[in-house]
Amino acid sequence: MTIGQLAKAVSLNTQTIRYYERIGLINKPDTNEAGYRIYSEKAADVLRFIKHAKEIGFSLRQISEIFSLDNNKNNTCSKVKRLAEEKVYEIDRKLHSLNLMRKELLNLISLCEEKAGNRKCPILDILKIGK
Amino acid sequence: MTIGQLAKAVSLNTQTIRYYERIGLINKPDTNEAGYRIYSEKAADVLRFIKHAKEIGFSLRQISEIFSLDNNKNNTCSKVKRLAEEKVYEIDRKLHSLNLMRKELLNLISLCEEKAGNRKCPILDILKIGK
DNA sequence: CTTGACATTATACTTAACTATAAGGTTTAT
DNA sequence: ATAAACCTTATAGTTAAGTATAATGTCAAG
Repeated sequence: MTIGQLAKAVSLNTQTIRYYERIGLINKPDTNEAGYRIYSEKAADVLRFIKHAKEIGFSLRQISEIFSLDNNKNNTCSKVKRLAEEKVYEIDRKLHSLNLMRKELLNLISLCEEKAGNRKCPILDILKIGK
Repeated sequence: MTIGQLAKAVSLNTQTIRYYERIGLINKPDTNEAGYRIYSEKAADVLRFIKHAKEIGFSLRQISEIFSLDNNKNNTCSKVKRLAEEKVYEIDRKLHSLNLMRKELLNLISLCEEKAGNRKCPILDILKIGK
């Protein structure tokens, strides 16, 4: 697979893939005689993993951290596990915050409905946003 | 309140507050004779609102958008309401995403526990990280 | 056999959201 | 009255995560 094909396969653009290589997030692949990067399916899996991890809120640095845990050393599993647990904790905090905000917003919306036709906006009043 | 006192009150640093002013997210406050910015409690409320909104994933631009709805124009209320509804929708998407990840992570963690004592990490195996 | 779509490297630009520095003025505490 | 701890503006630097550009090389199709 050339870089363009890989990029298409995982829905990233080529510069992004080269960027990941540059920062050491992914390994340099083998190249053909012309110097073109040639990737295997495994590379696509790695990139899909990166995308996935990013989607759920891991930074490239954190992903790198996971990659750098050397599978041959002891404690790797517990390290990865600890990282996953930290992430769950982080997610829980976000969920809590989001639920609060959601409640607040719904409350404001219902106020808006009560006072329909009113020229002044109760949402802005309540949030005390005067800017 | 001077900028330093405000900064302390809301746990932001002074440069950040000036930065928010510079990008038009918050209003320029009145100044005293010496040219020092003097803030009211309301300013602190606004900053707390900003922090709150940021924590749950709103960008400064989005927050600005909420603020920029002018209270004096017609339809403001319905505009603000629509925005609030959009935000609720956005929050719901985030909640969904976060819940999915949480489930996945817990699943991985439990795999880790099953195989406790194992030298190889099941999380890494499953995610097919070879780098 | 050349045109267009790819690939290469190197460098520079972008955006968001700060954070730091310089050069100076003001207030407070001793 | 002087030093520390504030404040001011203006400008520059930082980090993350790309994205764009230039100058050049390669390959496949008509």
